[in-house]
Amino acid sequence: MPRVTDAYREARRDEIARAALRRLERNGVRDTSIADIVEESGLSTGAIYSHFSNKAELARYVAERFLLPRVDALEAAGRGGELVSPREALRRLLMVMGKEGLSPSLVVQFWGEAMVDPDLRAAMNRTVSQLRASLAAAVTPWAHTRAASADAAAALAAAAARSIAALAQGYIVHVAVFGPREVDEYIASATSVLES
Amino acid sequence: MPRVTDAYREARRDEIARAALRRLERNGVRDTSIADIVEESGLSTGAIYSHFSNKAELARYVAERFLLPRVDALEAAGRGGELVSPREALRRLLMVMGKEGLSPSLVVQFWGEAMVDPDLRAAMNRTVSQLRASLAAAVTPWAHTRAASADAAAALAAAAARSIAALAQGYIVHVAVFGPREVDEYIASATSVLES
DNA sequence: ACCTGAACACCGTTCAAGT
DNA sequence: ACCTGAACACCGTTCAAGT
Repeated sequence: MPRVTDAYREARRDEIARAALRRLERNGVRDTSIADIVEESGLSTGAIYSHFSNKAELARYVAERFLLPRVDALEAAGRGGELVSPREALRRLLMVMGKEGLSPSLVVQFWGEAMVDPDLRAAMNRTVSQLRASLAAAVTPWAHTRAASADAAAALAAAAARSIAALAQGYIVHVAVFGPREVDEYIASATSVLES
Repeated sequence: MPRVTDAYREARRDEIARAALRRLERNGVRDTSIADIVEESGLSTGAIYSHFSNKAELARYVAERFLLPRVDALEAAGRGGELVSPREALRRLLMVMGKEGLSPSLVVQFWGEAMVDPDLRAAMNRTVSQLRASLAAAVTPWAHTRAASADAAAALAAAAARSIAALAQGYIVHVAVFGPREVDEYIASATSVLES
């Protein structure tokens, strides 16, 4: 298949996904129908089904394409040798999630969907794996100050990345369910519980 | 209305809710239809609609009735004067959630639903308020060892309860998305991130 | 008052027919 | 190859009719 066609296909998929995302952000997963996406995109039902095999695959595409916050700056800091502690990495991740990535409400809805959609679950796990890799890179210089060998440092960075992602996940649900909350205040209060 | 009728109605609602819960635990919220609940309960469509005004109200009833883990033992420990630290209260809460209450998967699905269903959201917030009150009671003796006045102790206990509930929420999503994880290991690794 | 189950409006998906 | 939109199976909900 010629290159232009591939590029065209991808552009079309993206166009549909962006139309879907606008409706999803406004009305949520349950209350966004294919008819809504048809209306929002200006295409026909069949056009959408010629680019995605069903609603679940479209949702998965949206999740993969737009869910991950851009943590490039965070990762660059780590690779540049800056000493970023896990706590500081968590703080920066929560800050960047507030500015980029999907709304916490939609993320929680996608998690709910993932509970009954193995493919979506797999897609979200891949996304989180990428995030963990970025976080591990970010805290690696810090890990070297705490570990004797390079192997031990890598293991420590990976474990820290896993927990940072878990705590970030907790923050997202908390904000989605109870409304906005200051990042620093949240971290401080979680710390005081765990240190008690 | 005579007492027996009220009791009968409530028993019927409970019967329907339990049938619904069995299907929900098996197939999830999205894939449990009214027809499934009709089949599971042995009643008719109309019978269900004569006890719940719609599927959302039934879901809300299930959430209110079965979502909250029984934290009585935890609360009793606090009221009995036992010194339970916030960290220990979190540990006990996570342990009891693993044994009682709904599956993490279903809880996450309900949170997702709550994002587009204000009434369900309100019901879940009420449930969490009760949980927080229990947690605050549990850590009150501890709070008194850390605060100068009774008022300061109450405020400290309330703040701790809020954060314990938030961290528990984080644990639930984490387990739902990535599978079972040891409570103590989770707490230890979250602690090491926040202390770094 | 509670219950039945056929009927209705709407949803996701398919597919013969067009370009 | 991509697209159209009417048709189909299924879903949540209603309601005339039964007890």
